[in-house]
Amino acid sequence: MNAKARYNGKDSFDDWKKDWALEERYNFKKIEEKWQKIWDDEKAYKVEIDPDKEKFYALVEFPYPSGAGLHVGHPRSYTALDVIARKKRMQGFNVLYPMGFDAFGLPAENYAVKTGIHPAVSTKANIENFTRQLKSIGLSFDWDRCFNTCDPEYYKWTQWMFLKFFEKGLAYKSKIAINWCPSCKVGLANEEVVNGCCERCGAEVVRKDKEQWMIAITKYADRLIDDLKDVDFIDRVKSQQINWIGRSEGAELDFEITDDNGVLLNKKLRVFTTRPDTAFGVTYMVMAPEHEYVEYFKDKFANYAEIQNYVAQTAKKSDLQRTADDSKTGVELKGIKAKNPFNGKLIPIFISDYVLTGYGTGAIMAVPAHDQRDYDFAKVFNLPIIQVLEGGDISEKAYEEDGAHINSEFLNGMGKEDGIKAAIEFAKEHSFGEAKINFKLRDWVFSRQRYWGEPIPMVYCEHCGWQPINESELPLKLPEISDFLPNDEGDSPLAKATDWVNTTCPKCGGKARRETDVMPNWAGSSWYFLRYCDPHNDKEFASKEALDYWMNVDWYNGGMEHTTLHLLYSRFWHKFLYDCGYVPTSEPYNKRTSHGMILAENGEKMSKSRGNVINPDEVIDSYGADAFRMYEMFIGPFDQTAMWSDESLNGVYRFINKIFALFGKVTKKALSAKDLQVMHKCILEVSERIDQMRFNTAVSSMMTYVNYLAGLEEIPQEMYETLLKLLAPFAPHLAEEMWARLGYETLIVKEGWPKGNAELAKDNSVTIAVQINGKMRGTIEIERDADKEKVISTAKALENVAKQLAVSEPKKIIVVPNRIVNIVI
RNA sequence: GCGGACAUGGUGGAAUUGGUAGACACGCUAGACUUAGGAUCUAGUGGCGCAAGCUGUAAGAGUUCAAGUCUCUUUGUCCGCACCA
Repeated sequence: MNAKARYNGKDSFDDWKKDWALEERYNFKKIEEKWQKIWDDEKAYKVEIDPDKEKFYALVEFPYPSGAGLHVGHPRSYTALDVIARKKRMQGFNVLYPMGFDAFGLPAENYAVKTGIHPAVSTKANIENFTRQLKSIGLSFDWDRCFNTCDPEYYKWTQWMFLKFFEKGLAYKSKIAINWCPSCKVGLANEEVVNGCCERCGAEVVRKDKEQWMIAITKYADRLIDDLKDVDFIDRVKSQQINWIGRSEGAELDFEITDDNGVLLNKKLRVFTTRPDTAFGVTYMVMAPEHEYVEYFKDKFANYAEIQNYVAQTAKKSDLQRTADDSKTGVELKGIKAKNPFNGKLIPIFISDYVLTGYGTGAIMAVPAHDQRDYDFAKVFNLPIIQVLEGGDISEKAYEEDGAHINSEFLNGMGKEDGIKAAIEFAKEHSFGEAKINFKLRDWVFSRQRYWGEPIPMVYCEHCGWQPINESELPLKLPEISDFLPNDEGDSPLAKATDWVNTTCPKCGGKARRETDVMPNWAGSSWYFLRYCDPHNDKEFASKEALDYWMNVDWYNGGMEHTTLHLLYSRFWHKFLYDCGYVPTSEPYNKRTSHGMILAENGEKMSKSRGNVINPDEVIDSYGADAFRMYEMFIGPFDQTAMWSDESLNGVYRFINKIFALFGKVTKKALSAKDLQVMHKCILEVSERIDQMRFNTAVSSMMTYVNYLAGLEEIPQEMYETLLKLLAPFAPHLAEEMWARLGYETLIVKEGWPKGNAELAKDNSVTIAVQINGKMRGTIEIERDADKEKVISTAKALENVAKQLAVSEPKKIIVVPNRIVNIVI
C-alpha cells in the first residue's frame, strides 16, 4: 500500500488529518479525485482466480465508443451492477466486474468518409474519452482486463471462431436480398433504413440480391427456446425471444401441379400450414411472386406479361410498402392448376405479395373460410369460400376459432387436435406430406460491405471454391486504405486494396482473392464475456482454467433493445462453442435483467437534435460522481423508463451533504435499544433491496436512517460506520473519505458487509390500527406480540370505538397480530 | 392483429404481497437564521370542511371482516413483433 498516496503526500495519517480538518465543506472534487487515484494505485478492484473464494461474475453491456461520449443512460446500468458488485465484494465474493469496448461500427466509418480520419484513429480517441468518463464515475471495474473488439489481438479470435463455424458447416454463402441505396451505392443494415429510405442520403432503398455469408442460427432455434427454462431472465426478455424465434408447428403438404386439364406436370407445390386439417376448405393456392415456379412454368402461362409485370412491381416495393398496405393484390397463373391431394379437386394458383418468400415454403394453401387474409383475397378475386369448421358467420368474415369439422370427409366431427393428427396421418400414408415445425427466425446475414469490421478470413479460388485461411495466419488484419467508400457495384471498400485482396489459395497455391466483406458489429460482442475471463491470453481465446472458474456470467444487465439481436446471437454463439467443446456451459448468462431508459425532463427522448442531452461530465463537475451515481439509482424503479430531473438530483446532493455534516456529531456513545432496532432495520432493507434491484427504495431506507441520525444529539460511531458501509456501494468516494476520517487506514470497499439481525430489527412496541366494519377509527400503541385479549380490550377502550360499542354489539372481532383489529358490528 | 408491461397527490414514486394508502424525495406555503451557500433549520402540505368528519389509488361491477393489491368488464398509455400461412 502506498501510504503517501493515501495521505495526499503527507507522511502520516496524523499529518493528513490536520489537513482535512480544515476542509469543513463537502468538497467532492478533492475527495473523488483522491480516492479514484488511490483505488487506481492500489488496484483495489483487480481480481485473479482464487479457488478458495466463491466467484461472482457481474457483467454490463460494453459500449460502442461513440464520438458523443457517455450518455446518462449508460451509467444507469453500470452503476446498478457496480452497486451489486461492490456489495458482493464486501460479502466476501471474488468479483469479476469488467469493462471493454465494442469498437467496430458504422459511425466511425461514416465519420471517416466525411473527414478522412481513419476509424482506428477516431475510435482510439473515443475510447480514451470513454475511459476517462467511466473512471470519473468511480466504477469498480478491473481495468487490467479492458480490451476492445477492433484490436487484432481480440479479433483474431473472432475470426478463429468464424473458421470453426465454417468448419462445422454453419457458415455458408447464399444469394439473398439486401437493402441497397442506389445513391450511396452501399448495402444498408435494417437499422439504417428509415421509412424505406437511406438514413444517410434519404434516397429510396431498393432490394438487391447479393452473395452473403450466412450463419445457420436456425439450427439452434429449438434449443434457444427450450433452454430459456434453465435461466433466470426477466419475463419480457424470455417472451420477446420466444416471439422473435417464432416457432410454429404444422405440416408441409405437396400439391401436384397440372395443366388446365388435370394432366400432371411433374412438379409439386409444397406448402406449409399450421392447419392441415382444413385442407378440404382449400379453394386456391398462392405463391410468393419470387417463387421459382414463376420462372419455371413461364411457357405454360397464358398471361405471362401480366405475371411479369406484377413480379416487377413487387420487386420495387420495399418491405415497408409491402406490409403497410394490407389490401390484397395478385395475378392468377393461367395455364396451370394445383390438385388437392385430399380430394383430387383442381384449384387455381395465384401469385400475391401477401405471401412471403422468406417464410415456410414461399407458398400457401388458401382456406378463405378460416383465415382472414385468404378471405380478403378470395373476396377481391371472387373465389369460392368453403366452410370446414363449425361456427361463426362466414358471410361476414373468416371464422378463425375452433369448431368441429364439416364438409371434410374422414375428418368430419373431429376437433382441432384430432383433425390435425388425422390429416397428417393421411398425408403420410399417401406420401404427400409430413409434420413440420417452422420458425420466423432467419439465418444470420453475416456479411457487411464495409471497412470497419473484422475481415472474414476466407479466400476464393477459381479451382477450389471458398477456402478458409490457415489459423496460423490469424489475425487477418484490415488493410490500410484511405478511401472508405464502396465501389459502384457496392463491393466493400476492402475491394480497392488490391494488394491485400489478391492472394494465393491455401489449398492449391493458385491465384485467389480474399473475401472483401467484413463481419457485422454483433460478431465481436457475441463472445466478449469469455475474453474477460482471460483477456491477455495469446494461445487461446481464454484458458480452460479461467473459463471453468469464471463462467457463467452470474448477472448480466443490459438494454431491452438487445434482446433479439445481441442477446440471442451471443446465446447461440456460446451454444456453438459449447458443442465444439470450447466452453464448459451451454448457456452463458445465469441471470439477465434490463434497465429502463432515461428521458429528458419533458419526457422526450434525449437527442442531439433536440438539444436536451444531459452530459455526465457536467453533472459530475457540478454535483460530483457520488451524487450522480446515487441519483441514477434513486431516479425510479430500475426496470422502468425514468425522467431526468435536476431538482431531484439536487435533493440527492443535499442528502449526501447531510451525511458529510453528520460526521461532526459522531461520538463513542453506546447504542440505545431504539438505535439498535433502527440500524438493523436499515441493514436488512438496504441489503434486500440491492439484491432485488430496488435501488430507489434502498436509497430511501438510507435517507430514513439518516433522518433518524440527524435527530440524535450524539451519533454513536457504530451507527455512522454502518451507514458508511451501506453507502459504500452507492457513494464509494464519500464512504471511503469518512471512513478514513474516522481513523481507519483500511479501504472501506474491502470491509465486510454489515449483517442485519431480524430479531433486533423488530420494534418492541407496535402501532395497531383499529377498524370498525373495516373503517379506520384510530390506532393503539401496544407491546409487540401482545395477547389477543389485551389487544381487544385496549382497542375497545379507544374513545371513538367505545362510542360506537355503546350503541351496538360486536358481532365478530378480527385480530391480525401486530397489524390490525377489525370490529364488526 | 399477436405478445408483453402498466395506470396511486402539483411531480418522481412507496405500500411488509389482502391488513393504518401516499414511505422517501421534489415542489409549494409559512416562519427562523445567516460567514448570502446550488444554503440550512422548524412547521405544514391528497381533496372537501372552521371542525367533528367525509372522501380518495383510470372507470364500473364482484369476492372479503378488510381491496391500490384478488376476479370480471370497460377505457387509456407505453414497448416489442407484425400479411409468419
